[in-house]
Amino acid sequence: MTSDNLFAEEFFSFLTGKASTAMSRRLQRNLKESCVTITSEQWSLLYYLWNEEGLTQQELANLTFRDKPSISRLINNLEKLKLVIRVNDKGDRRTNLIYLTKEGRKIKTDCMAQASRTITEALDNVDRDKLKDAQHILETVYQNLR
Amino acid sequence: MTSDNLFAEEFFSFLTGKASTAMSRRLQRNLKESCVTITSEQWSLLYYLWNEEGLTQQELANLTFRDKPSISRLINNLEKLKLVIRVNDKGDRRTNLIYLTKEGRKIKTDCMAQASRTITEALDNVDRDKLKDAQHILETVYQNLR
DNA sequence: AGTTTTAGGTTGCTTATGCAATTAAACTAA
DNA sequence: TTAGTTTAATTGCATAAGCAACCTAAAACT
Repeated sequence: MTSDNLFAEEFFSFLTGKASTAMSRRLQRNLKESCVTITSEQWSLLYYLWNEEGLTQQELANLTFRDKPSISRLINNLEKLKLVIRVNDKGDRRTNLIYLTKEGRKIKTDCMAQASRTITEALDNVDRDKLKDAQHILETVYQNLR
Repeated sequence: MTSDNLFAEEFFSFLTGKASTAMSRRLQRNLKESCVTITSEQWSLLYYLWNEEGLTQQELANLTFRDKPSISRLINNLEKLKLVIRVNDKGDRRTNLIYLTKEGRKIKTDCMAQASRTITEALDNVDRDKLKDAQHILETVYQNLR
């Protein structure tokens, strides 16, 4: 019984990640509505690049908790969309430094606005103090498992 | 400033779902270690079927917050693995009722043990009362957006 | 009954994921 | 300097996801 409750109530909601799936989908929908045709996964890379350009693919992998092949292919698609470019590092020719294009920088404002809207929609009726605790727990779980 | 902190601290950890990604990966790793070769997504369908057989694909879609095509293909793969079977409903020939095979029922014990282990690993150092609040928040976010 | 609408599933297309194996550059050590 | 190891990135393979379009069976309307 305890075991079953444990699954049903404590584990399953986390495992399935329904909340974060719902957030991703809503973000993507909001972006589309504002005519920015990127996926939420692409958004998550751009998010870090808007903060700091010239990151390596390995750094992006660590930041977003994806493996290197995933980043490699995400960058491929972002390059196709002309939003970023790979610049081979002169100092260490194994690494690519990822920079935003003019277009990549330009869409930041729109994207952040839609992200902000998504937050507002998501956090309706959510207690802000408890939210902090929740984030802390998610961070602990992540640290426990990564 | 408030806006940026909002992203960095409140939103981003939710959006990326790093905790749930980490849990899924660990579950899959644990399952593999116990020689059960299913994915965490397949696990999430089986989880409901272990509780109640004869669900329709639409019901599974609602329960797991996936769309119909996703369920259709997950069932395809579970059928290939001989873990479930589709049974066309005599009463309503549009619907398939999904049942476990003997093998599908057999692996329940192992799978639940590995899920239990994954929980234990995930929730190390997590305050149980705050965990309840966190789940409640995730549920609210989900309800806000679905 | 006959037509329209709704509901359950499947297929096509594109994107994203993880793991394993590979290439090529850089570092370490003999 | 060369042999062996580590590191960054890519490629191959299989699974999974969402959206849109489709098909067929059931239900609802007239």
